[in-house]
Formats: sequence, C-alpha cells, structure tokens
Amino acid sequence: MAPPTRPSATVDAVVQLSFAIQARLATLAAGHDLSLTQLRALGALRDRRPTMQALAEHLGLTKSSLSGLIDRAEGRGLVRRVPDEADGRTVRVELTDEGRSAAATLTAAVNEAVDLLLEPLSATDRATITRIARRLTAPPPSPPP
Amino acid sequence: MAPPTRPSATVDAVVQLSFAIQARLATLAAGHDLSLTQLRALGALRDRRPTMQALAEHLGLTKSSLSGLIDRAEGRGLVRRVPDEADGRTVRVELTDEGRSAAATLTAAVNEAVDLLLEPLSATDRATITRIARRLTAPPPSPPP
DNA sequence: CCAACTTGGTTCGTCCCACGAACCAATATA
DNA sequence: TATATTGGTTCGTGGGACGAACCAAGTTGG
Repeated sequence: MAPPTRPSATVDAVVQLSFAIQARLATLAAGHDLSLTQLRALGALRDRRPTMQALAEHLGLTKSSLSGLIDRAEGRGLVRRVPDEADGRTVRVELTDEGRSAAATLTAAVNEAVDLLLEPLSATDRATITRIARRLTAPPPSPPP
Repeated sequence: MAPPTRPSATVDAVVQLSFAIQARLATLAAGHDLSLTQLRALGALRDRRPTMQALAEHLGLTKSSLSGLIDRAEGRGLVRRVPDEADGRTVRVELTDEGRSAAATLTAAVNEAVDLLLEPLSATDRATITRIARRLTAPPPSPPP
C-alpha cells in the first residue's frame, strides 16, 4: 500500500496544536529575552538541583549543548553551578534568587497564556484533554530490575 | 492574589505533551537531515505555492528568516523560487520533484510517529482529542468586511 | 508624467542553539 | 597501580532567527 501523502486528520490536528502552543511559549519567552529552551530549563529547576547530566537528559540535549545553555543562563545571573559534595566530577545546577523570581513570573505567564488558548473549551473538555495529555506523557510503566 | 508558582495541572499536561510531540518531530526531521522548520515548510508547500510573504506568515517567521530558510532548502534542491507572473516583485515558492517526494516520505513518517505516540488512547479518546485540537487551532470566525 | 511613497525580497551582522570530536579531571575497576 | 569509565568543558561548524539597511517593482498624487 502506498504511503498517504496527506496526514490523517487526527495527527494533523494534534501536530497543529502542538505548534500553536510552542509558538505561544516562544513568544512569551522572547518577551522576557529568553529562548524556549531556557524557559524549559528554568521550569525544570524550580524544584530540583540536578546534575548537568540529569538536566541534559531531561531537556533532551547533549551535554555539550547543555554546557553552553547553562553558560548563557549563568551569564545572565539566573542560574548557578555548584560542585557536588559527594563526587568531585559532577556539577549541580540551581536557580539563583533572580532565577527563582524569573521562573515564578514565567510560570504564571505560561499559565495565563495557555489558559487563554484553552479558553474556548468547556470544563468537561478541559478535564478530558488533561487526562489524555497526562496519559500520553506519563512514563510507560517499566518493570524494576 | 499571589501568582501561582506552580503551573495548573491542565496547563502542565498540555505543555508537556506539546514538547513530547515536538521532540518526536524534531528527531524524525533530523533523521532526514532537516530541521523542524524545514519540515513544516515542506508540509506547507505540499498543496500550495505561496509567496515568500505568505509562507513567512504561515510559519510565523520574519521575511529575512524565511529568506535564509528558503536559501538553504533551495540549496538542497527541495524547493524552487519562481517569479510571479502578475507582480514583478513577488516570488513564489514551490516544491521540486525531489522536494515533493521528500514531503511525501516525511508526511508518512510523521503520521506513523504521532500515531505511535497516540497508541495508548482508546478510539473514543482519539476522536475526542482530534475534535478538541481542531477546535483550538481553528481560526476564530471573522466577519467578512 | 514624474516624484514620492509603499511593498516584496534580499543582504548583512549578530546572537542563540545544537551537535560531535577532542580533551581533562575525578572516580571506579582490574 | 595501570587502565577504563564517567562527568563536564572547549572548540569548530552549521542552522536558525532577528532587525536594519538596502534595492527593485508597483502605486499614488500633483
């Protein structure tokens, strides 16, 4: 069977929506002179102080990419590298006070922006899309070794 | 009232999902040595031959950004600039044969990848998320002048 | 009919982002 | 202790996006 040259309606709709969301987030981040990736990083650091390794994995970046990202964020005073106590090799990343306040502001802004986007939905639909999105992003259950 | 420092469950879930989708698309595009933006551009050109202006708007880029994008795509033989017959200033962009075949391949791959992502959903949930996504990405009805 | 404006694109300089390869220091292993 | 392995950084490359300056083709107004 020949591959379809047109996307399925479902795929198309979902992909379009993801682009719409990303566009909003990018605009919002740009308004604070941040890239989308930096926005994500700040979000990821809100309640963690991961190693470079862990953060890179979480963001889907290589370690060299992350190194540069953190360089820039550190240069802006949003983030700080701290040595790990246990292992002399590993470096942990944490928010500075300035970074924490920026993260809070941005979190609120993201909420507002996405809420606005979801505004046309009924309460029922909101609940449904939440459930579905959660389901799709939940890590698949893996049997412990 | 103080702004929340944590995103709402709904917003968080939806944003996470959008990142998951983008990551899949980016990986897929990278596998064909293309950027996400070029992937989008190819998709947009499947059934149109827009002016630079129109394409830039569709992709949410400035005209200078688009100029560079099309330069590179043209350099790879995926796309062609053609002069507009009516207006000597405007340039139209269209797929080459190679670009058309790449677009077809990629469309199929996107379908497969996103279908896989949506695999855990029931048929009902798929229908629901399609409806919701459509609703959210549909342009708001504007009264004709 | 021609000068002044507008419009559609390109070019240029700048910065961010992401990657792989090479490298270095600290730890783990044999 | 010699040899991996691991965690990060550095460097070079290339795409991506932007604004400002620019240019050519159309449009408008006197």
